[in-house]
Amino acid sequence: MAKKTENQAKNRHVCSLCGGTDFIEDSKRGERVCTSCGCVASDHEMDTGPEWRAFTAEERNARARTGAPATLMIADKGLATTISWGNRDANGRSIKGSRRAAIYRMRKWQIRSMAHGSKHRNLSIAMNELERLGSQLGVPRDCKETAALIYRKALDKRLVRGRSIEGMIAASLYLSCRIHRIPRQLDEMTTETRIKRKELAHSVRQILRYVNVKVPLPSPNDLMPRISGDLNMTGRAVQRATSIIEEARAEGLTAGKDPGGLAAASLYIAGILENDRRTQREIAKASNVTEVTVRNRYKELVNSLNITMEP
DNA sequence: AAGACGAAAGTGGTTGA
DNA sequence: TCAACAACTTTCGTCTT
Repeated sequence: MAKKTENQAKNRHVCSLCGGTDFIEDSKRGERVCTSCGCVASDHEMDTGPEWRAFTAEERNARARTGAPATLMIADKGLATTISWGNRDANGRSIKGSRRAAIYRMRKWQIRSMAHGSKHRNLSIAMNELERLGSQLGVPRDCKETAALIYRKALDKRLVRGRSIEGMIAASLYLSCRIHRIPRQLDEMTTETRIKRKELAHSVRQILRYVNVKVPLPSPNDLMPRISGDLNMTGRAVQRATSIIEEARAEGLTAGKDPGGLAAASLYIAGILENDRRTQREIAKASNVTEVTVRNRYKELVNSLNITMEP
């Protein structure tokens, strides 16, 4: 802990999720991305406050000149200004001569600068969908922002071609949840969209393969709060379960196993050890696996870690 | 009677030729 | 594209508390 604080003092940019200190900077886009977990670093957020000082309300009002903060979740990042088609100025007077020609040129360039018209359209639809799906699943803002970034990158790599926007958004959001360690499983994405599980899983793999994001493997510990919450288990039991998972990881027992099953089994064991027992059925139901899987994992864990099942 | 256990067959996804 | 494979599920009969 002391070390971490020291680290933070030395280097202002520490990933708030994984504690990593290496970032890829993409100054063109104004992004700083953590190399170990792929999240958009939160301590590099744009400072949306004013750069001037004001001591009275009048001063503040006189100097304020900014709008809403920039965000990745709006197709043009919320920074649009449009030049209207009417040849009249703000007061309704008509504009004449060279001034009029200048405005004509400005309009032309503004439209040309939106040359990626289809991309822009795609993004508007996609960001709408992200907003909808995100709130449906109760995902925090940060996480939606990261999903938006992943989607933009996927779009740049032309991964969206031939796939549905909805599917790619769901995939981006799923990966973003994994980065932010928010337990949302593939199945939850499919219940809120019209996407089939298989298609979604494929999109997820495509993104992992072609887009430069590091996504941590789903860990049983991420699921723990959720499952134990459903079962109203005590903090001690949950802690015990977490440490069992850590031991299992150290022994290499977790590779290739369904994290749900592992979380379930460790909670079952911890429940018995800490006198907060739940039946296999209850645990299985809460963690979306079968009793059989709970049993198998539980047997494995007990045998390999030499746990004696005495309360 | 409810819960735990384990065998056997079936399912969906991954991997490597 | 296909077969082999590992993990997980379903089902069901038996044992334990």
